[in-house]
Parts: sequence; structure tokens; C-alpha cells
Amino acid sequence: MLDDVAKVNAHIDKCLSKGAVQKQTKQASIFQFAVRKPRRQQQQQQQQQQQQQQASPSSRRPSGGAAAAAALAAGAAAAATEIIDVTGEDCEAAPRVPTQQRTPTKLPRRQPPAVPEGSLRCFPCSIVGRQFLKHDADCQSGQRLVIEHEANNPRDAHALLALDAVSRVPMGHVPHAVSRQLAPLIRGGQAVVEAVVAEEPLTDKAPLVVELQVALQPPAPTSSPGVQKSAAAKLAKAEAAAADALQRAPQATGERLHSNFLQVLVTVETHDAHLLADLERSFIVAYKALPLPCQCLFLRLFQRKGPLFCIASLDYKEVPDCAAAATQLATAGLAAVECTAGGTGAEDDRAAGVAAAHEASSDWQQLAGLLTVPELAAVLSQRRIQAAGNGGGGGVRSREQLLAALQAHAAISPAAATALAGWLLQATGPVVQLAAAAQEAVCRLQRLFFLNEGHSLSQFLASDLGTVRYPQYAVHRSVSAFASRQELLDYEAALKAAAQLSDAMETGDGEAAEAALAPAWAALDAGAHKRERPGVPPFLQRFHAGWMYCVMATAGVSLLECQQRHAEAVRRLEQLLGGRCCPNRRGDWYVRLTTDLEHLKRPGESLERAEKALSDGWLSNGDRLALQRRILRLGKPPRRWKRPHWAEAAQHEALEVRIEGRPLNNTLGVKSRFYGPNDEQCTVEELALQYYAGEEGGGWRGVHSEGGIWATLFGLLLWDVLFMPAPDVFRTPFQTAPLDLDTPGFYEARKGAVEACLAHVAAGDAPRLLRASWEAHEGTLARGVNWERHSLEELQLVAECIGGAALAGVCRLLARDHAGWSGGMPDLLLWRPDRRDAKLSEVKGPRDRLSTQQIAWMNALDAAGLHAEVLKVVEPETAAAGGGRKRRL
DNA sequence: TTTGAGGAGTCTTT
DNA sequence: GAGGCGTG
DNA sequence: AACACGCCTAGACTCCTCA
Repeated sequence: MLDDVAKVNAHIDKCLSKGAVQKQTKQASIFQFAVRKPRRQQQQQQQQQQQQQQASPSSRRPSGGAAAAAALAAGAAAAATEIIDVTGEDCEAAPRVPTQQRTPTKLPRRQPPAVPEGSLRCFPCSIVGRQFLKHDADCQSGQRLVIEHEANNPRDAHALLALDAVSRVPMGHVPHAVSRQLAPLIRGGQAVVEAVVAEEPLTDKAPLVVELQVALQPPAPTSSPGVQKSAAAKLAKAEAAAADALQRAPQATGERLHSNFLQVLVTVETHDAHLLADLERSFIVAYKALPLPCQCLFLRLFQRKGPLFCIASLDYKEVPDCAAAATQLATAGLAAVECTAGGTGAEDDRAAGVAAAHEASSDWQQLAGLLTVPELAAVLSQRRIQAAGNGGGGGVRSREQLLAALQAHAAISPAAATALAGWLLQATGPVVQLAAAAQEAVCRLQRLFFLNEGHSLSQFLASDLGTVRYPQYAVHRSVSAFASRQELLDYEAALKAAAQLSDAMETGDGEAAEAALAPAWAALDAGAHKRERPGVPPFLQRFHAGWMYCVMATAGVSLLECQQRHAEAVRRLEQLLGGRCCPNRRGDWYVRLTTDLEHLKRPGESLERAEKALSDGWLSNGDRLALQRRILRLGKPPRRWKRPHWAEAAQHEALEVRIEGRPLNNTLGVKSRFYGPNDEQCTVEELALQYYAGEEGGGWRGVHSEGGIWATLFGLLLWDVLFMPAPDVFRTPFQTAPLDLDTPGFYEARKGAVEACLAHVAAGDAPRLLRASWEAHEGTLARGVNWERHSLEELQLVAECIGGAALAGVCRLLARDHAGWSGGMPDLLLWRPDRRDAKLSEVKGPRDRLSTQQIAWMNALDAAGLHAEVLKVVEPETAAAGGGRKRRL
């Protein structure tokens, strides 16, 4: 989960930096993750499709599936050689197009078919990863394979290797989604699996279509009915996953890019048509008219850094003839191809009315960037250009030197520069470059699709369109986030400035940062952040230039602070606090403001400001605590004589337990690792779990999940409330949460429903609610809900151990202020099934301390009736000194 | 001339 | 933003 | 001891560059 968040953030950073399109920095990464998402969800989605496509999925026969795969493969092959018009819903290789209808349709869940033990079950599957085999393994239809568990696979404990039955030559792996289900059965002796090659593969890299033959073994006499049932269920899941993998097999990454992008197009055209202008419209028309491989190539290039690409070095599975595809792109005006200076390619371009291209690619520096150092050197010597400062005597020269020589040559005259470009072009061979207008259009379409649609998380997940199932809800839209194209453009301008700012801050370029901040300060001075936007609900406010400038200003303030310009920082913070943007940053602003005042040696003002801040309704728990602690620190007599009534609570410290840990590394900047009891390495959290599991620790079961398990419980318990109809918060079918979840409006608008639901939870109904929700929605993407990490049974058990009242209490906090409470949860959730008991533990390494947010959580948990403690892992000698016992701090 | 460290760019099986 | 880890 | 900051952020693999 955490990683995901990090990736989401990285992703957003990239999206932002893309605001500066022309810069040609790393291009859009929206599709980049399309390939790696929880497979379970892909599988669900695929299942759904199949159900739409075939009336009775459980009657699917192996040969039928294989035939379908073959048909798909054939379709792909056809697409490779023919020009197919992909304008409508009819394109086979991108079967996921029709957007609106697809998602909210509730489909009957597939029941695991009854599998009598001892029976043989066959279903089609694919063997993947063949391109990674060192040898060329021939295979023929009918060839028998054995499937074995690859116990020592470094990447996946469930890896299943397919070997030729006779020669035992490895042929590839069973797709992870399948092997995850089957491997435990194979290991546990509950199943024996073989495979028969169903189709002679088209290439030696393509996944191999096989028929998996799973023989369920008669149950061991000792095994419980539950074990048998789970074997059957796993087999059913494996079967579904296999069908999924098979369907997916012919679809290369590039084609997936393509189907994702089609989704973007359809969605934007449906929802944001009023914001599109000729630029986008003509792009869409031209793009859709292209043959499939061409569309794929366009997206591939759009992903890459560029701006120029050697056509000869393009190699994509889904684009059989990159040169032809590039030419077609050029003909359609989406790109420019240049072959030789003044050669036929350039003429083609002009004929197609693509003018900009020629100039752009005749930039010799860009061309030079495509060549390696030896290639560059060859051009120089062939053209007898003397390297500067290096009497021409050969020898190894660096790129820098070679470029200097070229620069000197180009500087002679414009004609020389043009000639140089020609020479370089001969060396590079034909090059292609995407048209600037097309890139701009795609960027804007993306932005409309993602930014208009909402949160970082759903943006990220939405990139998996083709493979993910979204919750059902009523899409509703009465106001647009952007009233006009102009508003959109302003917003984009703000994004662009933000990108420049983050760029400048990354490179540590203070001057550039100042420059980038200028529009933000100007906006602040002009009061853009105070302006009311009538009719725009709070949860859409963030898609606005004014808001964006506040985000930038926040960063700008930290810059001011770095430069010790505290007075200015104070002024800006006061400005920000006087506005109405970014309310959930207000707490942070207050905290910064008061610390800056302290820096300015104005503790009295700092104290006053902190005291006033406490009455701001927007403070999050952690920030409030930080302010309170500051007040207590600064407000000692004689400044203040009366102790505030909350003083006790604010100073309350959680119980601390200490254990010893043998540190393995003390390396800077690396998460500490420890030796566990069995001398294996482990993290502090693992060490802590082992401690709690042991006798001394109290024999607790537990997980290290921070907020994850709570978010999952919250999402499952309140599912119907989360996705109940509400105006404008569900704007596209691709959301995983209502847009207002992070605002106080969420609770206000649904108070009755939330409380009704929590009343059930408090009454001990959680296990039943969890089951109902799980069964109705398993695999559906919802914010916070992780289907993979915990089983239903575990969640039910945990909910019971936590107890209804406490669980309802925590859920209420999350419902009222989701953003405010979504960080800082203690690391460990521990429970003891036998005693129906649960507690939480925040694990701290030797050099780690609690944040105020974490303290706030622990206090809140205490208030909800849940025990929360801090487990301090100390190094041996310290522990001896500290006594190693529980104690109050 | 070889070798090795470090960087940039690209893609994603188990 | 999130959270760990290190310094001042 | 308490607090304020600074830094970093997927992973693997390949090809390139430079010393």
C-alpha cells in the first residue's frame, strides 16, 4: 500500500512535470503502470467480460477457450498486416472500449463449480515468460509438459515451472494469477498438474497455449471439509485466472496502452466535450483513423523521452513494421519522419502538410543526441571536422569534445549547420518525431481525464482501466470542474508553473524557483485564493488555478524558511490563512507560522497565534496537538498563568514497552534491520510481531499494516454509504471513492446513513456486514480496500476482537475526517482470538520518535476504548540501562 | 585495450 | 504527501 | 529532551560513457 502511494506520488510528480510539455521531459507516465496491477483485479474484470460475452461461463470447454485465443491471436495478426479502422466498438484487439455501459453493470458472481475430489479438471491456460528462456525450445501441438513447483524461485514462492515431460527442458512459467492458486495445492499434495500444448506457438516468444490438467487428489483422511472446500475454491479461482491469462496473452503492453488510451478518449469526449477545441478534435479524428499498430506506436513514442527517435531502433511486438507505421503517422499529421536531408521522406512530409517537422529534426544537436560516441566520432572523421583544441590527432574523445567540435562547425554559417544535420541524419538513418500539436492534445486529453476525475489514487488506478472493476454507483454530473476552456487553460498554466517550481526545487535552482513562484505570489496578492467560486462544490475546488497557486505558495513558504526569510514566510502564511483554498493544509500553515514566529524571536505572538489557531475548525488532530504542545511550551508563567483545560490530554503519553533488538546495520538512510530470534534478518516491525507472538509478549497474532487494515475494514463496512448516490461526487465510472471523501462534506451529507451503519457495527454486526460486503464486491476497486492482504475470515476475526464499539468509533473518525485520520495509524494491529481482545502498537526503532499525528491517533484510539502502546526497540546496552520493563514515560 | 563504476532510458515472467 | 532515518 | 530540518522514494536490465 505504502509503495503504491509512493508510486502514485511519483506518478503525479511526473504528470505535473509534464505540464511543461514542450520541454520534452519524460513523457506521460499514465500508462506506465497499466501492466502491473493486482492481478486478482484483472482477473475479476476479465471474468466479467467473459460473462458478458458468453452466457454460461462455467460451461466453457478447454478447446473453446483455446480456439478463442487462437482467434484473438489471429485477430492480432490480421491487425498487423491490414489496415483496420479502429473508430468504433468493433475493434477486436481492444475489446474494452464501450465505456459507459461496462462498469456499473452488476453481474452475478461466479460460483465455484463443484469439484469432486479425485476428478480431473482441464482448462486452457498459457505458459508465459518464454522470451526469457536461454534456449530455443521447440514445441508442438500435443506435446506434454509437467508442471512443477519451483521452490527456490527468488521472485515468487508460488512459481510453477513448466517442463517438457520427456526432456525436462524448461518451457516457461504458469501465469502468476494461476500459480498463486495452484501452487499451494501442488505443494500440499492436493493436486497434480500437467499440461498439453494446445496450439503450436506463432513465435518462439509468444505465450504457449496449453491445456492444464489438474487432478485433484482424494482428500487425506485427516483433512477437514474446510480444506477440501478451499481446494475446490482455489481450483475454481485458478481456472478463472487461467482463462484471464489466456485472453490477455495476445495483448502486448503496447496494445494495452492503446486500449487504455481509447478509454481516455471516450471518457473525455463524453464528459468534457465543451472544453475541447480544434486542436484536440482534429487529433482525435486523425488518431482514430490510424491502423492499430500505428496507434500503438504513437503511444509508445509518446511515452518516451524523445523528441527524436531512430526508426531503425524501434522494435515493438505490437508494431510489426515501425517504419511503415511511422510514415503513416506522418501522413496523418501526428508525426514527422525525416529520412535524408532533402530526401524523399521530407518531401512526403511536406506533401502531407507537415511543416514543423523538417525544421525540428534538422536541429543537429538533437540528431547528435541519437548517436553514440563512436558513431559521432565516425561522422567527424568522415567529414573531416577537426575536434576543437585537439589538433585533429585522433585519440579517444568524449562526447563533450565531439559536440564542441560540431558546434564550432555549425557556427560557421547556417548552411554549415544544415549540412551538418544532413550528415548526422545519414548516420542515424530515418528519424521520427511526434508532432507538437498532437502531443499537446494528448496531454490535455489526459489531464481532462485524470485531473478532472479526481484524486491521485483514482488517477493512478484509472490507468488500469482495461483490467480493473470499479464500484457501482450512480454517475452524476451537474457542475463541471471547469466552466470554460479558459478556466481549464488557466489551471493548466498554474500546473505548468507548479511544474517549473518543482523542477527548480529539485535542481536546487533558487532563482528559477523564485521565478516560478512569481505567478503564485501574484495570485496571492491579487486574492485569487479568496475568491468564491459560486456553484462549485468544495470537492471540486482544487481543480482551479487559485488552488494550485496556494499549493505552490506552500512550497514557496518552505523555500523562504530555508533561506531564513522568516518574516516573509509569516506574511505569506497569513495570506494563505486568510484565503479559502486548501483548507486541509491550514493546520500545517498554523504550525509553520508559529514556528517561524519563534524563529523571529517573537514567542509572544507565536503563542497568541497558536491559541487563536485552535479555534479553526479545519485543524487536523496531529496539527492541533502540535499547536497545543507549543502553547504549553511557550505558555509557561509569566506568559500564561492558567493551564488550558486540554493540557493534560495534550501531554498524555502512551504506554511504552521496551524490547531488545540486535541491530544488523547502522547504515545511514537505510531502514534498520535486526536479527530475529532465529538469526534471520528482519525489520523492526517483524521483530516486534515476533515479540508479541511469544510468551513474554502475550501471545498475540498480528499484522504490520499501519492504516491498511483499518482502511479495508472501513471500506467494507461502509461500502454502501461510500457509494450511495450523492450529487457530483461520482463523475465518471472510474472512481474508487466519492470525490468528497476527503472533505467534511462527506460525513455531513451522509450523516444518517453513516450513523445507521455504525450503529450496526457497534452492536456487533461487523462480521456479518464484512461478509456481505466481501461477497458482493470482492475484487472491486475501492479506496483503501485491499482484497489481497487479508482474508475475509481474518478480517471478521479482527473485527470481533476489536469489538463493535471501538470499531465503530474508529470508523466514525475516518468518516468525519478521512484525510485527517488517514495517516499515523500505529504500525501493528494485534489480536487474541481466544480472549476476543485487540490492541495496537506503534513500533519505534532505536532512532525513531513518535510524530504528533501518531500521538493523536494513539490518544484517539484510547478514547475509543482500544489499547495502544509504543514498542521501543532498543539496542542491548541501552535496554540494560533502561531496565527493560514496562514503564510510563 | 580492458575493466568497472555509474548513469540514462526503458520495460514489467516467474 | 508519508514516513523513516539522520543532524543540528 | 524537545524540536526543526534535510533527504529520499521500485526494480531490473541494457546499453552507453568515461576514467
